[in-house]
Amino acid sequence: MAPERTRRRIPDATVARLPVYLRILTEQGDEGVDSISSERLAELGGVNAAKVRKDLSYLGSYGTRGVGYEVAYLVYQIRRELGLTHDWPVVIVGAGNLGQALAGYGGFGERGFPVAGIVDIDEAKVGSVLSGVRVRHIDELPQIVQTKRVSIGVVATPAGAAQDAADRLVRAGVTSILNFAPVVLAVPRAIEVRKVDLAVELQILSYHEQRRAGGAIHAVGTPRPASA
Amino acid sequence: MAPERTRRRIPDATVARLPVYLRILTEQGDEGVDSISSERLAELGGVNAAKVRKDLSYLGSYGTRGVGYEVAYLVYQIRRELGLTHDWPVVIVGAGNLGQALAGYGGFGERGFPVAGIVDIDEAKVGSVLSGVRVRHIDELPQIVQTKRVSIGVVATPAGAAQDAADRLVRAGVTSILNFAPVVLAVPRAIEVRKVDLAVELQILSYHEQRRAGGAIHAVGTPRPASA
DNA sequence: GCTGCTTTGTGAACGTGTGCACTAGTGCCT
DNA sequence: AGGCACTAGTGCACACGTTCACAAAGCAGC
Repeated sequence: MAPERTRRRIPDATVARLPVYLRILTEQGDEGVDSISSERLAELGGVNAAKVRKDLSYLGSYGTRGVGYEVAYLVYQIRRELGLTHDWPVVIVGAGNLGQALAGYGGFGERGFPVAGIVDIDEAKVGSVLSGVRVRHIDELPQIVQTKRVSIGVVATPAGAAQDAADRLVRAGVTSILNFAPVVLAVPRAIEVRKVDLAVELQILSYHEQRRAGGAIHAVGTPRPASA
Repeated sequence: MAPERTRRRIPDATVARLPVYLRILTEQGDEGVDSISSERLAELGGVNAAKVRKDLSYLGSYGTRGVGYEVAYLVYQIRRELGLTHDWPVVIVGAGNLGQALAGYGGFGERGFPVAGIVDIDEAKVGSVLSGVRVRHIDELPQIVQTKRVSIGVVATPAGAAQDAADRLVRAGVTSILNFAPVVLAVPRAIEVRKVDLAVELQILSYHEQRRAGGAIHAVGTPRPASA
């Protein structure tokens, strides 16, 4: 018989929130909560209750009117939708500050993303061990990706090396990339890239701070275009 | 005379892209490029040219038709709008893996966000020096915030300690928070919070990987709600 | 069983963001 | 001086996301 067809496409905004619901539900489950209403879930997630219901409705009708959602069941459904029914090993490129922190950050493995390997181009760094993972040379990337069946790569190199890192990841067979370098990566259309730029986040906060402080306080000294 | 009024509110989506333009423009400026078209800027930023023009138009009419934008001038205007005409010292709470990496990540200081201090609640970590910054005890937070005029705090603690860290930051006088802990922080309305959750990013990638792999391949074994 | 309370699921209105396509300046070349 | 090529700025239509408000559905108590 036909397995459930890949359901209606889920809006990006919803996909981005599902992990949050999942975390809250898991926590609640651990605390012995069996059932939860959209309102409570919304409160814990810092969002609107209607949004929670709409988001969850994209997965199917897994709630019970008058009661709420069964925590364990909902956890299962979200995990399934997100593809978290099995682990996704990741490989980290770049064993600098950030790469080391990521490798050492237990949160990845715990949440289903074990670090299959960490590589660097710098021979000096190869061989050192970070929180149980030995740094290998970047030339071993294809082998790691193949043998460990890695489909997600993390770029944690300096900006200048990021594109090369991405190219190598793609060549090695990775199909998704999480990019921490402050550059726009050029990759084949089929590759999914997400970018996390810490400085950008701070700059957005700066904008709000500046705005709060009263906007453009001093137009004084504004250089004009050095026209001709 | 009246300084320029705080101009029309800039859409969030635009604010989030301005730092990207800024980085590209700065790079181009360093490479000796004087003038740049919206098309070229769009290409380098991986976005649509019309979007670039619309985004920049929120700052004012700083381009020249038929020519493009003067790089240096545009850099200045974006910096001003984002409040980057002066540095914003930040204080990091949590000297674990991530906190250490952030403190050691030169990119912050370079881009106008020098690390004014890093604190931890663990006496054992206090006193050690990370990339030039000495770890201090969290009780010194108010003093650091006051003397260094810090308005941005970074939460880099484990999930369990994050709310306490946020509370302390707010009490110390910080008005913006960048949160790396996987929890929804409760803070007064006036406080601006941005969240970066590495695991969420991976889960979003996982969703796409799973979808690529053919969606719900096995409805087999799906547990049903353990009703009564 | 019926009534009333609760909570989901969703249609519809609204708001925000995106991208096209056109207008209006600007510089350059003849 | 006039025309051409180019590119910023923007009105408009569309797509996407959010929120409200209500009907449908289930449970509990009588």
